[in-house]
Amino acid sequence: MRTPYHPALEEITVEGILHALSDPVRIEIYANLASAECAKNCSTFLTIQKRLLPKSTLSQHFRILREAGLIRSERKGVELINSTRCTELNDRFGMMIKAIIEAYVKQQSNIGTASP
Amino acid sequence: MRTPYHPALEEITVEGILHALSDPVRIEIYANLASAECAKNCSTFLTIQKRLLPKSTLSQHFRILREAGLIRSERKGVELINSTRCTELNDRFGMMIKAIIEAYVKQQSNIGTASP
DNA sequence: TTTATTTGTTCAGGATTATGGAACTAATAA
DNA sequence: TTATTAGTTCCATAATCCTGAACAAATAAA
Repeated sequence: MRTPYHPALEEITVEGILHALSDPVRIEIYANLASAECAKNCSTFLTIQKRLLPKSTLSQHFRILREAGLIRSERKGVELINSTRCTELNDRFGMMIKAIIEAYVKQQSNIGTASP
Repeated sequence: MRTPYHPALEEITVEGILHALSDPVRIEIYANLASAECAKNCSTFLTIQKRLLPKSTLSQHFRILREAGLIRSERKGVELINSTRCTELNDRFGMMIKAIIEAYVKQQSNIGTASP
């Protein structure tokens, strides 16, 4: 298990990011990661454990997030420590990612709140 | 050829929008539509003509944009007039779509500008 | 050291989705 | 009518996605 591939900032594209976040599982993972980082002073992690999905599936989802440039995965013992690359990304993509996650969080908080 | 289906605002999701815009052809179409509207005082169109892709493919792309809630298509004679639903969408999704298109336009303007 | 456990990746298949040519529909023009 | 123009639908192929099974790598236990 070698260090996984991370694209350079110049290789990251808007389309790649949108594709990565267009999956319900992946945007949920990314939003959790982002909020965990906010809560924990920017050093955070999230492993594949406590899984509701098969681990091969989750492994693929993490790989797609990583190859889209959204997260960084570093090995620590047997685990992978995942964190967002939001600082770099905000530099390149402005408000985009923040706006996406805000809209997503708002949408999720409104579930079940619809009028009858 | 009946009036195509347009989802209600409540049916539109962040994931659906991201999926629709994660395709290079579709984000290009949407960005063109949005900029045409800006240039033309908010009444605009874009047909499938002058196509670089097969029309069946483009028809599918327009359908996906429409069903994601991003555009509205109205029949005028033999043509479809397409426009963005940005006013409604900004209400619901805040800066998200604007930020995506800004990042995309910036990215496209930087193509070929990379250092050697 | 071995052996077991834990974490994650890779592979292979079946399922799903995307692409685009051909045939079709609908509105207008000749 | 008959043509022309604009899009849609259908279908076969291609590409992608999902996941169980087998695998690899690091640690813990014997």
